[in-house]
Amino acid sequence: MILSQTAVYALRATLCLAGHGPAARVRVDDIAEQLSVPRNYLSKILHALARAGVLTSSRGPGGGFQLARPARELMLSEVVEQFDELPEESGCLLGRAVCSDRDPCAAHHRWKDVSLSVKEFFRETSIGDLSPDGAALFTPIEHTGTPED
Amino acid sequence: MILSQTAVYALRATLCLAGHGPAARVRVDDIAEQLSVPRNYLSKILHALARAGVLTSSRGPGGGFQLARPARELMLSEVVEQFDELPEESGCLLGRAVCSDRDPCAAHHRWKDVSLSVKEFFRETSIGDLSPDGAALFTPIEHTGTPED
DNA sequence: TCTAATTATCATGACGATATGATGATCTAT
DNA sequence: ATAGATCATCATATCGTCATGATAATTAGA
Repeated sequence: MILSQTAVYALRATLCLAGHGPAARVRVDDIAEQLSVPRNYLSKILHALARAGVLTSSRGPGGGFQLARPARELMLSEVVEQFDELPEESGCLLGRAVCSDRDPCAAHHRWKDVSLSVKEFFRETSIGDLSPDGAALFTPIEHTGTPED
Repeated sequence: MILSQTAVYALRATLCLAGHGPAARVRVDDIAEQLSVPRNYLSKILHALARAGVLTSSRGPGGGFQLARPARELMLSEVVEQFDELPEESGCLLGRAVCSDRDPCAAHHRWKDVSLSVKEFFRETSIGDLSPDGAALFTPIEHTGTPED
């Protein structure tokens, strides 16, 4: 798998939040249940995303997590980079410390374009791009008072 | 990093063998030293490559490892797949068990092409393609009796 | 057959990623 | 202030990867 389990959880949780509408605030317990992900583990992940400015959190009754910005402005790279290292210029397929056009490893020239396309996928794709249907993103769903989902 | 440390060692060792000429037989100790890789660990890796038909091994004096086929016919995927799982059709970015055109995850359509380019890089690039200069690959170097390299 | 060379394999340990359970800190509503 | 809800954090457990050291098995050559 390209991404670590942790990064996958982070992506799915962020997508889950986006799916709840642009200003939805959702509790860790709800996200954990919807994603079938360990609660405390997810809590740590969401906290890291909040520190990174991807989400905001609020405690106490009515609290939870929400997107810090509109889904269309949140890039996958912002989520993933908190946990995994994306392929960088310096990220050599053969593990060399330095690997550049000037000082390339054996694989550098052939690998460069592929590596770049991976990096650009994460940099240029937004959470909004991946949300199941854009509709939910623009429909402010306010069911704060309906415990029966 | 895209590849595990083990897979990187495997690739570098195979490239190292290719660099010694088409029919070179090289000892684990020599490869380990040239690559600055733990000897016993490398031994296990090379053994796995031999089981997989990428290399052949022979024990005793004069023994060592050599490429099972010409470098141009050994694909990177053959080496890497023994240790890492390459992105498959079933390999979902979001970790879903099934993820296809019919039953796609949120990222499937946008991720597909990128994933495919990664897979094809490993499937369509040979060890020979990456050998520093093709010259060595076509120059039958027979220095079986010259211990001084 | 004996010895040295060399790969094959086993037992073990260090470490990080993943995960669980318990407790602390903070917020809202009363 | 108090209580309950909710996120924050800590201590710990588990597992796989990476790595080391010791020993076994096999082979070539004297």
